[in-house]
Amino acid sequence: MSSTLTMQRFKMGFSDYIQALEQERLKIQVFPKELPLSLELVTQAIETCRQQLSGTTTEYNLNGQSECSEQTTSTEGPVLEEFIPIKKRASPYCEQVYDDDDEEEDEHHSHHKQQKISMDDNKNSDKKKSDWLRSVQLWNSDPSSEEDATRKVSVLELKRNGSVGGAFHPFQKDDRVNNKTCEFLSKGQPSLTGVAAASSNVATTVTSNNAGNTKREDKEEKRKQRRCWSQELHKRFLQALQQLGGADSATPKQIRELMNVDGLTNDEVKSHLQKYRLHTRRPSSTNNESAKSQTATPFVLVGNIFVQPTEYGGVGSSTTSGEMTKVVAPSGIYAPVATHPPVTTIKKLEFKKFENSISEERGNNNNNNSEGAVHSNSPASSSSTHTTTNNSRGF
DNA sequence: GTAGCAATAT
DNA sequence: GATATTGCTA
Repeated sequence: MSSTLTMQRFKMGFSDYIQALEQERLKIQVFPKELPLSLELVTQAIETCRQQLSGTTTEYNLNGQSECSEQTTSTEGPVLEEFIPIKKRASPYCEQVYDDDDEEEDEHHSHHKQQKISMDDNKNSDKKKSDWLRSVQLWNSDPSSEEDATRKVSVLELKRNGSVGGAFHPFQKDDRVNNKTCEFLSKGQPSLTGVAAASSNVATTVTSNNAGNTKREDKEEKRKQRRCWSQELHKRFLQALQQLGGADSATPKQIRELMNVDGLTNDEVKSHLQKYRLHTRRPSSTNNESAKSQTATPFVLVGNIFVQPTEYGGVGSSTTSGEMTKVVAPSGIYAPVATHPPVTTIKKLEFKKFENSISEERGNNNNNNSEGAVHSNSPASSSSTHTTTNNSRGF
């Protein structure tokens, strides 16, 4: 949800906000089939707020909010997009992820520490509050953008995406960061809103690049800088896919509209869809036979849990009935949408990828128990981060 | 203008 | 090798 809405909450007061939510729900109820998830989410939001109201009324803060933030934020309202810069320059998180010895400036470290504190142990409530707001965005912006604000962002980029509140964070040119970073970064990392950061980015862009050769500059201007799909964004993508009946029937434009992400282009969605299709089709098409006979039963990722396709497939067969399958996958991972005609299976290789990325997440949670065998993760081990959207319906 | 695929860049 | 962007075609 946009921060403006959050502000509204405070202005309105709780009960007013609940009222507003209920009105919203009424509107949504007009289109129960089109907006099943929204209905669900708004309902949950109302409930949560009511609980807050009755319970910890004195502290209307982000504790309760954070619990439902993902639900409420992920589908309500247009989203200001923010891309994660995966370039090396970019983020302290890169260091965090790869434990790189590549020391950036000290400022990065100090900043990093600060964020890490708020992220890892949610003890500091003040931090928590601010992080909550940050965590709701879809495009992962450069977490270090406060200082990186002075770094290069192509002016062209800003012109292209010049919509208000739609400033993307382009990736830096010189990335040494693996794409996997995106997966990590996408887990609700703290980041700035795109607008402020991006707007301040403009200043030094040209000057810093002028030092370099002009050839490269031209190239940069010609070619759009790479952007990364955050987890939240991908989640939206999947949700949109579901509502549209799967990757096969959905079109980029439809998806884009459903995702309701400000600044997201058709091309980007198209590209993502293409990749998604590649990922989801390849296993089933090429290895359909072998997949069946494989001793290792293919698993699919549902939420943070690997489940058997049968279990998985049973859930999402209805696309618009409101029985939404909660497909949540780390960014870069293409959890098959259940509405695909063949329940997509994951080959060993594919699955290994899933596994690895999950392991990485575990690693960051100091929870390396996913070694080897495929098993469903105990919800307890990964409850807080990105499984929040799964809490409403069990499978 | 849009979607899909392939080539190319990162 | 994976992923995002761009170009081409229908």
